[in-house]
Amino acid sequence: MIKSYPRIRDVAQAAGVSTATVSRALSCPELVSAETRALVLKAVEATGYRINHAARNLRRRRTGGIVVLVPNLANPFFSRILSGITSVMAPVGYNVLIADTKQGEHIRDYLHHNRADGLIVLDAKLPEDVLMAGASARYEPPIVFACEWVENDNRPRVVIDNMHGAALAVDHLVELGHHRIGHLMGPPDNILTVTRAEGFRQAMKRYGLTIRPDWMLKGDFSLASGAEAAHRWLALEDRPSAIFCSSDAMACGFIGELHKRGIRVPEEVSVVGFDDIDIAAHFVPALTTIAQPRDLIGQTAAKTLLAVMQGQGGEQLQKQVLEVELIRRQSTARIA
Amino acid sequence: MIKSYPRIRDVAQAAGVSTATVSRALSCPELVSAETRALVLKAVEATGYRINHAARNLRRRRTGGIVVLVPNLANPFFSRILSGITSVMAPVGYNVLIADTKQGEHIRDYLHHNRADGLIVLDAKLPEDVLMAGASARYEPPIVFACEWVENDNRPRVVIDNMHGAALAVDHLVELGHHRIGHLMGPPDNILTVTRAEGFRQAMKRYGLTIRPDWMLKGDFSLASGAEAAHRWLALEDRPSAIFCSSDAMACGFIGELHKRGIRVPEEVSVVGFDDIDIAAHFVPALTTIAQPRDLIGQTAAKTLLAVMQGQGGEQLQKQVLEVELIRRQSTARIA
DNA sequence: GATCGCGATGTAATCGTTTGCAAAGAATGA
DNA sequence: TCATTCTTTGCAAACGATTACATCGCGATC
Repeated sequence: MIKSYPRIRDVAQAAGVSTATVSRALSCPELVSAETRALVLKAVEATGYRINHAARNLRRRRTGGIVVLVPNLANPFFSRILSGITSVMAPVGYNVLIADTKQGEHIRDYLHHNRADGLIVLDAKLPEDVLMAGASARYEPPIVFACEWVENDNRPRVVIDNMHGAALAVDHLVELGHHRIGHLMGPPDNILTVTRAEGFRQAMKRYGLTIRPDWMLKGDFSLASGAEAAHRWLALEDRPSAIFCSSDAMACGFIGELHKRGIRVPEEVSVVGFDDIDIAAHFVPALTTIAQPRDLIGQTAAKTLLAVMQGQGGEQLQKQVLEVELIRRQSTARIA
Repeated sequence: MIKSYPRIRDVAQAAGVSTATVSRALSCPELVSAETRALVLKAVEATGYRINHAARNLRRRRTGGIVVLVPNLANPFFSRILSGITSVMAPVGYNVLIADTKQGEHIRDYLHHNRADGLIVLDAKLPEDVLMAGASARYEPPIVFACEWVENDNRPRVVIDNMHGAALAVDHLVELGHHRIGHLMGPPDNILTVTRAEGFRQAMKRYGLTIRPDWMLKGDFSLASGAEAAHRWLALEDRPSAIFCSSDAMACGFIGELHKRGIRVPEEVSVVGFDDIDIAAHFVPALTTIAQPRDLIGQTAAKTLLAVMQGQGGEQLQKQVLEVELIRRQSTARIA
């Protein structure tokens, strides 16, 4: 903190060239002659020079970082996506800042291009902030939505086919002979909840199956809400033989609670999850689920953001829909 | 990106004062008169001014951010700690950057105070980098270790009492009548593995129980390694009646795999985990485990780093040991 | 009435880099 | 041989804030 470190000027002096040459040798090597470049590199080595990012960013009028807005950092679903994002951003020299929207941060602060060069938004539940009505929208950095999105918004998004995912779940259950199928949903105002529920309804309709309102259970994607839903399931007089959960976390919470009450899965009820989080394959019973390519989502969102930041606002970037897949495991079984 | 946004000069002009006054009004309000302050604030509002962090950081010779080195971002154990860190850092205006050491980043880059004002290291497996032999160590920013640490290193650390945690696990199993107890360990070069295994051995010795080498199973903290260990457990001719796992993830993987092979927990083998990750309470069976205060670890590490960055290198900050707790659930049972 | 101290404000240098512009050679072509 | 182009390099002006220092009133003190 105290000691002064070598600056570009020191390197220039050591190499016997100007600071401009050093700068060029480091950031656009093709602009300087091979020998000069070697000289500079040697001087960098000798002095132990490290670039000062604050100075560079100031001069370049950028921040050198992107911000990822996540609804809940403590949720393992997101950590994998973050991992995918950093794997793309770090190599090209961008810092990745994370902001947990649940911690009630001053999210508006990040929506300014002298704060971040770009944003990846994993929480579409910030309409008034994100849409930025009024003057300050002019200063908004590029935004890419991942997983979630805002309806009637034409900014790029990297999502999965949620309707299709729900359909896969229903297909699978019907194939196993189930007719009485329930759905454990996420928070009502969430776009994923809405889309998956709609996919569920359409698929049920396609098979001519009844959609019973009392079998549409409410949750919020969390483990705890899954456990709570189990109580409501237990209280039903007439129970479905299978349930499609809108998240793996809820599925685990649901199964865990049923187990405590002596109900066995899949013998007494089949359960399908959504996400394929790491624990799913190791849960008891191993969870049948709809797999999302979480790493790929993160990577794709990051690449898309990079493209947009470089001004390539190509249309093919607008709405990228990634594939989901049904993973058959032990939490579903042929109806007795 | 293109449009120029209001600078401090614009605010000064709008308020009819100098830039120095604006700066002071915003960062040390007590230095300007109340009326001037009001004037400035109004001008800020009117112009929509947002501070440029790059410029401020350059001038203040700092970066405005701290870096958290995590061994594996995809591991949910860490996301909760990150969450604790950001909850402390964000309100005081620090950015939190995350670097996944498993992604083989140029970690050295972060060990320079023009890159980060401080570091929280969750992965002590970087000795040669972190210790920074030689010249560049002079430029190293303050470091605080959390969870893991480096032996014979006197930098501050925020850890838990791992030996005691292991002892609690053994106490609990012995209390339930177990004498034949195994231990599923983490990666061999990890300080947590070493400490917990040592705690396990000491506790066993205290009860006069035999420590059988073939019951000391190797793992790496991951779900997959837990599942793999289950195979080795199954292959044993003489099996322990209980096993203490060095992480919840391994415990889940272990139980999940045993379940697939038709072995029941806790009827046929009792399992104790470590960490108390969120899923533990909802696993089947709910996991008996040693709980770590993950949020608190993150918060404490962050506060400690702040203190060190402000030059308060008090001795009471050197080694903070937080409490662990045994959580009794359903994966352990009295021996038949 | 002169001096001092203090609070409030302004002036201007500074943080460390990048980059537009210009100049100096070197190379090319007529 | 001279004009023209191209490469390579240096000079110096930004980028937008903070802050040491100077200034200016103004009331208090002797």
